[in-house]
Amino acid sequence: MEYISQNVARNLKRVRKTRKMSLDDVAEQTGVSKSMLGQIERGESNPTVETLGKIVSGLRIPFTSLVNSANTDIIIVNKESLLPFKSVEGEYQFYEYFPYEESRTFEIYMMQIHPRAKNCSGGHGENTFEYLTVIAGILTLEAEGKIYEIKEGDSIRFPTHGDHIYSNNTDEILKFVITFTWN
Amino acid sequence: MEYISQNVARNLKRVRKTRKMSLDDVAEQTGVSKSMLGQIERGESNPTVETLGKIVSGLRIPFTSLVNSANTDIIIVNKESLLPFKSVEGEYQFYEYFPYEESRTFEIYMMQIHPRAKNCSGGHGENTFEYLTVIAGILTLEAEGKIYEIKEGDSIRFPTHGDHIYSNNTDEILKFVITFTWN
DNA sequence: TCATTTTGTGCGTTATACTGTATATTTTTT
DNA sequence: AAAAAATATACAGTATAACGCACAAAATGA
Repeated sequence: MEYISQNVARNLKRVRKTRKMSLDDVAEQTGVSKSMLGQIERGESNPTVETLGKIVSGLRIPFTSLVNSANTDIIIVNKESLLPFKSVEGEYQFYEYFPYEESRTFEIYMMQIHPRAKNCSGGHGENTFEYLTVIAGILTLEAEGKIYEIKEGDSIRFPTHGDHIYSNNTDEILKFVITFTWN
Repeated sequence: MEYISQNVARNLKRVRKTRKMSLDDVAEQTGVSKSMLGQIERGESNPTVETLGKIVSGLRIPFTSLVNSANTDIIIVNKESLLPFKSVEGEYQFYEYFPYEESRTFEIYMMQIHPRAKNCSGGHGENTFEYLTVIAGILTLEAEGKIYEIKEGDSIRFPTHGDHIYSNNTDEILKFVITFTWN
């Protein structure tokens, strides 16, 4: 209940308002109950794909217009409201700030590795790259058969067609931002 | 659980298979449980938008590629599996065979009106039209301030910017197919 | 052929999507 | 300002989405 549902909430409310329709009107036209529509607009519900289907079909709008974030919008991502996508307690946490979306050509993540821990990642396919910017600590990166040390404030770009390992060989926490891209 | 979920089912299975991934692989990459993915692929579940979000994001595919019916597909719509969208028992039933979808420029419905019953419809906006083909009975249509009688086998096209009324003034059931279009 | 591993399904539990009805809130009318 | 109407939220009940674990089925290897 935290990312796409909020897009749907804003988008649905926007189309309804610009069309000057009431919740009852939309309920009538889509076959989705008024209460559900209200909850969706308030971001209190995580609708099913069939419900979305009824809405887009009844309102005759493209699916993506509900689901995508209007790209004029300002988007604020709170780390708090963001549960780590991959996480091993006491080892590492991987946060998705701007994960894949069709309209973008890159993705932004944050990784946090605890002292003496590491994380191994498989390849991401041909012509994929990561840009790592270290915010705190020292990152030891193993990629393309070599080992790199990236210090706080530094940044690296490398191809990710092959396996790569992020490790924290220090006694302080390591944090870095990942921009992932392809082609 | 009946239309879009089936698209999702087929589409998800197709991408997974072409990528030669197991359910475990997809679960790992998306953060959606293996059992859920299995149910989705078997068309046994009606996933929420957040779950879909995790899938499209993890697999890096466009939202629409899950949701749309591959337009090479043959689509069979069973009346049985299709609960009437609008229905008043003993009066009329309105079935959505091919409702709005972005990739199409028309929609196809079927309407069934019981003896001596009628159905009133508001306007659908500028430059919208209906093509009605009567399959059984006699349709009495009121539109644009005039009254038309359409007999079994006949067809009519008329603009639907204004109110219109379908009535069955006979003692037999009335059935007709509606093709709705715009512009 | 039988073990071993890999991949998919079934099952019980919990959280919540969705509905209909009732209540609250806002807007409009008199 | 009060009454009436229109619109949005609250609530309670039911169905089911989503998960983790255990089992089954299929594929692989010895």
